[in-house]
Amino acid sequence: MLEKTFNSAELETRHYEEWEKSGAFAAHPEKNNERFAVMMPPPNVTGSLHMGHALNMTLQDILTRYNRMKGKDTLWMPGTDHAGIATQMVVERQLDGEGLKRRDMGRAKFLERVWKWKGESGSMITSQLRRLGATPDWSRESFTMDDNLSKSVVEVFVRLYEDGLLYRDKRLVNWDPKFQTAVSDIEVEHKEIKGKFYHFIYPAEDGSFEIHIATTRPETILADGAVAVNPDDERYTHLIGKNVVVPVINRIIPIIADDYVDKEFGSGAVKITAAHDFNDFEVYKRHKDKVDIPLINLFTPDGKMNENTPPEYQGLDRFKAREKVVADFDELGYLVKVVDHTHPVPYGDRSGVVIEPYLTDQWYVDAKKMAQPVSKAIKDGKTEMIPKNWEKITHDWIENLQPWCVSRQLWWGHQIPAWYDEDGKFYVARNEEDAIKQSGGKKLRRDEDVLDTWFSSALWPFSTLGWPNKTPELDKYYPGTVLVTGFDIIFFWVVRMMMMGIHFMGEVPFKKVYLHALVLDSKGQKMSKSKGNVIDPLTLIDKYGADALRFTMSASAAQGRDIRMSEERVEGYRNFSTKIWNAAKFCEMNDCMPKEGFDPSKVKNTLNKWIIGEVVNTTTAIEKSLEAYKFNEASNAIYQFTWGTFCDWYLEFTKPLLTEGDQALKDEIKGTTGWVLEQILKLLNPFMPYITEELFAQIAKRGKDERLLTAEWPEYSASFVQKDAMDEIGWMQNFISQIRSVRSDMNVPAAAKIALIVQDANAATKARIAIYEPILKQMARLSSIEHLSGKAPGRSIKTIVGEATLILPIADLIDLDKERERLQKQITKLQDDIRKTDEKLGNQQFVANAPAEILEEFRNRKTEFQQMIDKLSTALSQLEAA
RNA sequence: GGGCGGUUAGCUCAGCGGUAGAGCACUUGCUCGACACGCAAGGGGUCACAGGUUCAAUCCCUGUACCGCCCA
Repeated sequence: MLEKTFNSAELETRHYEEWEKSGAFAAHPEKNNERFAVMMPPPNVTGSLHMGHALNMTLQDILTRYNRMKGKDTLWMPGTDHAGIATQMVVERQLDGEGLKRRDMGRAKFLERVWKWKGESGSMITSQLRRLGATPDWSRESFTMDDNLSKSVVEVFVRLYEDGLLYRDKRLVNWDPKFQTAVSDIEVEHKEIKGKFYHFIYPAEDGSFEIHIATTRPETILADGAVAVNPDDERYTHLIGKNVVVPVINRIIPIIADDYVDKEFGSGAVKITAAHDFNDFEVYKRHKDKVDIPLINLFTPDGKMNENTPPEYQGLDRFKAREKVVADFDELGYLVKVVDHTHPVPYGDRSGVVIEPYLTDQWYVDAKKMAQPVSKAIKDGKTEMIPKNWEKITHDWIENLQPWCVSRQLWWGHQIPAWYDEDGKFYVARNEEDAIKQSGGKKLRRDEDVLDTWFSSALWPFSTLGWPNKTPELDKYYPGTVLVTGFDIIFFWVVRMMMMGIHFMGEVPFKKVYLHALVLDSKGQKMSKSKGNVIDPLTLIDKYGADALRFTMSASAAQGRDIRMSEERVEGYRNFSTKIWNAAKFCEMNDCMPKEGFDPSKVKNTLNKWIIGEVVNTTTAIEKSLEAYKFNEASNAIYQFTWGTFCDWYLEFTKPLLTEGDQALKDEIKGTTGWVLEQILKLLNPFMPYITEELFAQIAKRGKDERLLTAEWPEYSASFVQKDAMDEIGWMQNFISQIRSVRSDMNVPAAAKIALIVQDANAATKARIAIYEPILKQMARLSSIEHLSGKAPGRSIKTIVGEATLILPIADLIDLDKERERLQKQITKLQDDIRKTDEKLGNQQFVANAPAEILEEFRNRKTEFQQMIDKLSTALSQLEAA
């Protein structure tokens, strides 16, 4: 016997352990059946599960379970990434607490520490994924710094270098002064900041004029190398080629002409600080052959003023230096004004500090070139993005791609396979031995830097399958069926995987990309620790069960819109699990269990035909929705069927028949109910795996190792949907609803059983009433049903179902005024409807142009409305006469 | 400044050329032997605004306003 309520916590751990032990998660490259391959976006190895993961993993698990049930060979490839900056930051913070510094420890010791931390915390996220019920092939779990994956990284680096797609270059990078490393341009967030615009005077070298410039970053003045004006700006044309003096440092710099300068903006003259501004660097490159513009680096790696600044500035923090420059200019009389100015400021997305453009040597991937085939692959439909609007966004982004800076001044990650000799010449090689050979036997020093974490993640679709070796896995599971990920990492990850995949595998890494939205808090804000609005998925699992959380994620995953997470929603779906549990308990109590040998095609009773038809319709809806990645629609379909159709109607229909009906009918109902219940468990299993697995085990004797996890997804014959049955039961639902509605409107006590008189019923309706009398009586709370012969009682309540009028002769209960009002309201509403249809039908254009079936529909509608009005008017006049 | 998305019931959101839907909240009534994490009945919407296309527009087009996000 089922327990009174279900205990999600106990049942979840038990089932998960059994599932995992069963080996059903494993992929079988040796088998010939159709494959379903998904690469899990690897979470940060030392991270913990957040709502974004919960959504992402739930959707993947739904697809995986669904396809597994469909009999496909599923590979859901799990793993974690080493998250260079994030992980190094955590460990450095730990060291901080112990008063230790990474540089004092040395690289080897430090890395030992990080590995130790990885060992301690690395299994947390994967055990949390297990709690969610995720069923990837854990036996293949990978980590981006595993030996074989690291080997892929080296191989890719070397080959890209050999192909001329990876190179070393001195350019401005986005420098993060907190982490003291370069970051790529997409790791920089531009925020609108209310800052100041400082206007300064630069006097002419010969004192004959002065020029005004404005800047938001006065500290960079110390590295100014020129002043630029627009060549068409008549105010300045005569000054081009002359020199001005930068006050405070007294550097003499030229005035140059460049189109980049906007005449209308500020004073029309712009200071050029080539080593600290991306636009200025471009100006420098255009002019460097004609004019000598110095490239001066002002900052130390941690954002303080360096030896290239006047002694009184050296060691000063960059923001303190800003104040000092302004003060110094002011003192010398060269400060014109300071005005409020809102402008974009770049911040490191992980460090949160202001990023500085910084001139350094770094390794770059020619992303623009590598991304061209990506654009083409998307245009050709080799990879389809869902929803489609992301395709255009991706194309636009690829159009404007900059070289991808892949080196990071970190220790945790894949050390760059490049070696330098004493002259600074470098050798890219698969190992030190090769590098030495290339150098002709010189003494070499390895590049200290590591690669961007996304560099190794970009290889994930093939590095995890054994590349560069040729493996059966690579053969079978590349390209993947679908990638499921958040739209926020299209540029970080999706495009880069496609770049690498196309280049090294000659084929896109996945045929489809489903991009889901972000999970926000209930007010629509991004969740963040600093805002304190983070909802922890594990807390929700503890409180409501993993099934409820999963169903919430799935039901909320409408394409193209962010998800506002609220606990009430999860609670609602917990209620849904309870509902299912109780329905199953009811079935058990009434011996409505799955019966061996039950054949839905042999069912005779209309009620049973109807519910079986509804099962088929629901299944079709789920399949269609899942195949279109409309998780919300799939979830709604099974929710509506289970609660709205099966529990609210079918089970209620069968109650009177189970006590009063004949034995053959009882048996058929029991068989059908058990069968439907089992279908529900199967259909719902991908969404709510725990409770369905538990009920599946409890409601029938199962074979050893027989589980929903590996059950077959149901397939039905379309002939199960029978229109006659659907119509007949639809009629009955309407019949019952009408009476219930009238009773409620007229305040008939819920417990009161009342008589029903049916007027004008045709033969078919009479037959139906006869068949369903026990059900109608119980569900509409009727004491008797009789057909009218003779005059209808005046003091009664009437309602219309089809051609028939239902009369409730409850003289003592009736409030005449209220009933009059009710009838009049319905008539008015119908008259309004008729007026609208008349307007349509009276329109010559409409009659001439609308399709015949629409016209037909409107005419039928009008007839129906008119019949209803006639009947209701009769009822009303009888009431008046009474 | 450029691009994208949103604006539908009190709230969160589906729908998307042919009589406006769900969940929650709300109101009313219910210990009819699965379930109060429940049952039944209900109230509530000129589908942001202004034009246009169409026999027909919440849905398509144009513009406006406001709100998000991305890019510069």
